[in-house]
Amino acid sequence: MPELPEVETVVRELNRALPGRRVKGVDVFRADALGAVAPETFAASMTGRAFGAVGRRGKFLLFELAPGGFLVAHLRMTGKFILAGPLPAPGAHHRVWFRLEDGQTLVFQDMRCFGTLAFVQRLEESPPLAELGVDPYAAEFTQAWLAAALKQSRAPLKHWLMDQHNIAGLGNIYACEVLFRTGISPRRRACRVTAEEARGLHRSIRAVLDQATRKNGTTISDFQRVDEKFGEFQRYLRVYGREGEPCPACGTAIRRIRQQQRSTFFCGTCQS
DNA sequence: AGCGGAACCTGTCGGC
DNA sequence: TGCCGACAGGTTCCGC
Repeated sequence: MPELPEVETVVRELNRALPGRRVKGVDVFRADALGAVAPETFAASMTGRAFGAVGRRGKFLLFELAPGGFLVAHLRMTGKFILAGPLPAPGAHHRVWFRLEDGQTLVFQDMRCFGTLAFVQRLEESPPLAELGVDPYAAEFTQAWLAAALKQSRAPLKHWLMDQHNIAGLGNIYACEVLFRTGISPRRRACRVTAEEARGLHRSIRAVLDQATRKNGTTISDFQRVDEKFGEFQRYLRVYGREGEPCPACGTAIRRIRQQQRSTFFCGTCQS
């Protein structure tokens, strides 16, 4: 489901509601998200801790806890956090309830059970975080860094953009949109991007993510915000999901191809 | 290093 | 109506 703008939207909403609330108990209805960790172990780690600031690194949600520790969550395709009342109606896809002392319940729901939840004492203990590339909003994400990093890889540019070891946060939708706005083919090898194109790519990445975040992300089928409202960026998508429709710039029919088992949407005329 | 394929799991949609 | 395959915003692992 979510890429950086959707995760950022969830982070902002959780930050408005969650800090200061203490976990009274944890109910695990389905433990897939916990990996090899036993539900009782996870519940014991979380119970009695209070939520602090909520942050984000790439597509990972980081919940600061007091006294000490972090909840590290990844929503993958269909994970959601919903803040509900004291006795939520049990949903078919509810996986974990964090019952809070003030009577509210933080619900983690996940239809496809790909999402992950982990308690760690220190963020350095989380292997997936250590592997992440640069966040597009980090200071290190500069035009110069991008131009140099692209030179190192012969992978198709769209694949490179989606690889979280390079840049952490772009997924299928925004990779397609960024490439369209930069006028580069998704099939171009990363190392064949010129320095000038890299500058344009850098601008487009920031611009697309900024705009999508302002619109609270993209809801195609099932992204939902904490308050169960939807994102609005789907109205601004120029190529994603628009196979056969005219390119907004030149009118050529938008094409769809498969790359790395994923659909790529692009304009064969505007992008080369 | 790159790439195809399969896997994790569930739901929806379109075609026959 | 029903079955079947394709597809879905993500990530990882395996083999060539």
